[in-house]
Amino acid sequence: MRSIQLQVRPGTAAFSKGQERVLKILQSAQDLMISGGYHNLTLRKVAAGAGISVGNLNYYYSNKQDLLRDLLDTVIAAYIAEFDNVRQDAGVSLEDQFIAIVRFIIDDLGTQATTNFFPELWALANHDEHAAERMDALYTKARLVLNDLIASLNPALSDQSREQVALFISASMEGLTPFVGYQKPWANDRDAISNIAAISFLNLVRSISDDAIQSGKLTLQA
Amino acid sequence: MRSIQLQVRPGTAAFSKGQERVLKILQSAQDLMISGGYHNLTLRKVAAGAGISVGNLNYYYSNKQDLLRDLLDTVIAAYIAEFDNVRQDAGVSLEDQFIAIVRFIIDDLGTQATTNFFPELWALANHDEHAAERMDALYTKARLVLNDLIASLNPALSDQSREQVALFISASMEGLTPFVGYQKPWANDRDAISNIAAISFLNLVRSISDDAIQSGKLTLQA
DNA sequence: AATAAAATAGGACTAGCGTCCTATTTTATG
DNA sequence: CATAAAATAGGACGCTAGTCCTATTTTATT
Repeated sequence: MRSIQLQVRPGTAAFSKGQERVLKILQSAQDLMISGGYHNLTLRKVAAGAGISVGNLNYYYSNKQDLLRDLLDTVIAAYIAEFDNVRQDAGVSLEDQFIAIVRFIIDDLGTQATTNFFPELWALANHDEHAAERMDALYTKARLVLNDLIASLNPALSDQSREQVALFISASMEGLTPFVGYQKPWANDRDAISNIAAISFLNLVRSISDDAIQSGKLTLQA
Repeated sequence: MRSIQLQVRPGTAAFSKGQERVLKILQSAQDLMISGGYHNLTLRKVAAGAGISVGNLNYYYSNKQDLLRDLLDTVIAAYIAEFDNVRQDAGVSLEDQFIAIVRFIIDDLGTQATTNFFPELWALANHDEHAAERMDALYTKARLVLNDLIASLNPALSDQSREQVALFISASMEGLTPFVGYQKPWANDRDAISNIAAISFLNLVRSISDDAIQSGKLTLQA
């Protein structure tokens, strides 16, 4: 029943009881994924968390794979929606906008949800085609805003170079998750690391060139 | 029977049949982890992969958790051993040594084993204390060599700042795994990304200061 | 060669899993 | 209010998981 939700929203006339149920089911599944990882997510636990029976859960999702897909779609859609917000409440200068986004993302990966959900997603994407596809869609969207700002900050960069730089910056930030994330060893250093990231990325965007990326030669600043 | 292996090696007089068995078991477990993830790793598959019965597997590892721990210990020990090698066959200048390490690590995460194993490790570390502890030991070791080079390249940096910079660089590279890893969407751009990383990290190490990290202020280079 | 220890296979056991079916209750609709 | 549709609970099914036990074979030691 994947077609049920995401179309009609609560408060609408057409909103039936099943719509709420799906939200509760997905919330329960997400909670389990975050608290115990995918290998701890069972349909019986999802049903219990949503306050319904296994038989009823089966009425909404006839198999586990459908539920997993809907879960990934929902969670990822929420993150994508967040990016749209960040883009709006941006500061004045291009630099400020760029820094704001870097800080927003690194702050966000300090939440328990992000810290625990994304490694599961990365692991799933290694063995599940749909997970890989959704993950790609998420990060493609995340890089869009970076790409725009990089283009403005360094107009000389080719499309290819710009996208590679955006990928590097995005991936670098994601990589911080298992280290400065929620209750991780370096969680207390998150702000300092955020500063380092902001400084490093802005320097990179400003000074990088197509030639440097292609040749790999280091342009000394002496 | 965790105390069996890692002490006596093949070829030794005291090497018994069980020593080989443990190696085969761990190899089988590692293969399964890489090809299907942890949620696909079952004791029956491990036994089949090692060419033994489930009962016999149980003789070596009386429960699954012990096997998982031994697997993590073994794989991580192998990666730690690799770092020692990298440090030796280094180039001449400090810059060259630094760049060599960056390139080595990013190259390595293009292998199927690294691409698939590490996201599993990160996910496991979120819910398994022992996995978290081993992971910490691995990356602490990985940062040692970075720390040394950063100290030489930027002697003014405080111990704390230096370790934060090393963490940022290490985590940044790890973050590339789900993107430029084996058969990942940007695998073909790995060399270009490697160039960007090398340039960016070296610039960072050269130009960063304690004050910049603490204040978060961006030192413009104009 | 005799004997003790190590290694192995096979099966049994319970628990939990995903899935499916059916009967019943609740809700919406004419 | 009658009726159809949606929602729900409960249980059953087969399968697979991890674990455990026992008998047997292989290996090492004296």
